[in-house]
Amino acid sequence: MRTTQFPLNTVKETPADAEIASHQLMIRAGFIRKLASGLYSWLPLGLRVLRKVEKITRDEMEKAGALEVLMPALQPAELWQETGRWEQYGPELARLKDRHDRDFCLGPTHEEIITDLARNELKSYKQLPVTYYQVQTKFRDEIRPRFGVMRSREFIMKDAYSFHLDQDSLQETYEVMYQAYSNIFNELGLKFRAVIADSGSIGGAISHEFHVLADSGEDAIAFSTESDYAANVEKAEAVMPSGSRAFATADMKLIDTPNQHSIEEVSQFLAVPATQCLKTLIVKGEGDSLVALLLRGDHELNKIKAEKMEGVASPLEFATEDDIQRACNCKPGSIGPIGLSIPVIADRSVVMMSGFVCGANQDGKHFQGVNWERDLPVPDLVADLRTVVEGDPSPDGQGEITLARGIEVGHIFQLGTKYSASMKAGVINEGGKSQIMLMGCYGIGISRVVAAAIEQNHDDKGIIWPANLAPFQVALCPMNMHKSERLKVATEKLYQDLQSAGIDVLFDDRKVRAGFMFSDMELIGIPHCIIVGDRGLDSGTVEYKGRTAQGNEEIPFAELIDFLKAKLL
RNA sequence: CGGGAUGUAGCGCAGUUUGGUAGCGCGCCUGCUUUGGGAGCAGGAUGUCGGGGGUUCGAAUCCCUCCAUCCCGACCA
Repeated sequence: MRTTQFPLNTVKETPADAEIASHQLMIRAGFIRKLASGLYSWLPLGLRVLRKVEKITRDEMEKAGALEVLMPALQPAELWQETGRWEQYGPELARLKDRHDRDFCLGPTHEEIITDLARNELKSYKQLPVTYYQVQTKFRDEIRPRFGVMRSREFIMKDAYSFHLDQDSLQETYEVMYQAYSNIFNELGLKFRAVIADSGSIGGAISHEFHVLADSGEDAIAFSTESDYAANVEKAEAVMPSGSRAFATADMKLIDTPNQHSIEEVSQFLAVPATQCLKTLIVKGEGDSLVALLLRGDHELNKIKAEKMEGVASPLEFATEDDIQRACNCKPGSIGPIGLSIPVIADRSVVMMSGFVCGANQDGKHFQGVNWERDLPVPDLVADLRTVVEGDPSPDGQGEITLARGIEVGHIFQLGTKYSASMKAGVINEGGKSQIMLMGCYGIGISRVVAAAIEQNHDDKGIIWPANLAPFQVALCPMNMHKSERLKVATEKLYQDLQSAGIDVLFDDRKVRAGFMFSDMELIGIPHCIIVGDRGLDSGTVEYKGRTAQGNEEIPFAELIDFLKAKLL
């Protein structure tokens, strides 16, 4: 391809409304343009990359035995009503009416549609297991679209759905898909981790997320320093601390803590570390009830863990100041477990505390030197309520937790019968009876992968594409070609030769200065650059520069093709 | 939806406090000179100052209202 026929549309200035590197670079490099909030057009250069992600994904899906289908983006409400998600999904579901006033939505995902398809097409256990996939546009009317195509309202997703007679079969396909996903992200050339995940609103029990590792990622991931354990911090278990509680060393006393509300304030005021302070949070329970949650002062409540506790409202909701006044006789900031009459759930690490500080349920007062059993009973309910922190023991018993940030680009779930049961998707089993199928579902955010790849691979000059994602493999940059007829002839020939050798080359035949050319090629992230000039023609060489290399290498003209082929392996 | 901010040429911004005929840089077009790291000179085109309403002799500027966009929270591939 020639730049005179494939305009680059690069811009020098960083767009004002782009916050993160990938968004800025995708606009500057001319990959995408915004139409409206969360809606982007892909320019020719960007689309080439998007298609590469699609192709790698498709190839691995085919290898894994999945069958490609294509389902409508516009979906009738009836199917969503069958599973109850028409009501559950909230305003993120883009709903609309057709001319006959019938309800439809723009599909944010396709469980309902594929389950409908499967219940009509799959009749016998002999057709199982089967996995369908598609690459398709999804719509989610996000409350706050941001970061360009990282979180947009319309995006491209590869979604796959598998159908099974039993759990063993589901487990087997799940493992095949897990491996296929690992292959895809390896093939894409990205640093990634598969992590244990919460299955969220899609449902099901077992679930893994695939994260591209990048400091700017929106998700935190907990790793073990010594094993393969990796989990989303939402899900990572904070295990019971080992050892035993220290003995009491002092009497409990009531002390004045005027205007000291937060743990930070109280700990500073009393010169006691936050680890010696008890945090008491009041949340809504079932119905009108309230529940107290106890945490060590330096720990943070994990909302996902908390709302799964019996008796706690889901979604989690904090008590109002009035509720607290009613239950504790004080304002937030002085709450404590002593004398509290509502149910109490303690985090595991709380029961190991001794001689601690907690609110006294009187405004402006705290207890100091509090000890379990002596001053108050150990709560009946002890559970994992907190978010893990760096240094916690790994839940698998090997090593410690360390935290990293990631961008979620893939998610696989074992759905079980969540959709097939409500939609009565069954097949005839060996015994001649109808049996509800088990399902798995597997998604990759194709357009997000493009942004995530940039987020992970860029420098101050621009994008650094992994080999398999680059819009072109090689840039061919002649120096002042318009001034030298023999250079023009030589470069045109080289361009033909590279193409004949099957090398995907972008020939910059614009009449622009050297610096301009280099800057453009670096910005759009072409991995390999060939520079040809009159000087080199005299000595029979061209120059090669890798995208991240410091200097240039001189390559004899005759060896160039072999040299590049070796680089492109 | 709650909190914060912004809206002026294709892009990045000044001008708004204190009302008085629309500016700068980049980009774009033409010509000449340059040409190994986003060139220089000369000339040129481009604006319903986000929309509507109001105050005023006069509004980008003051007031009201609507809209859009971005950042922080809940959601997610």
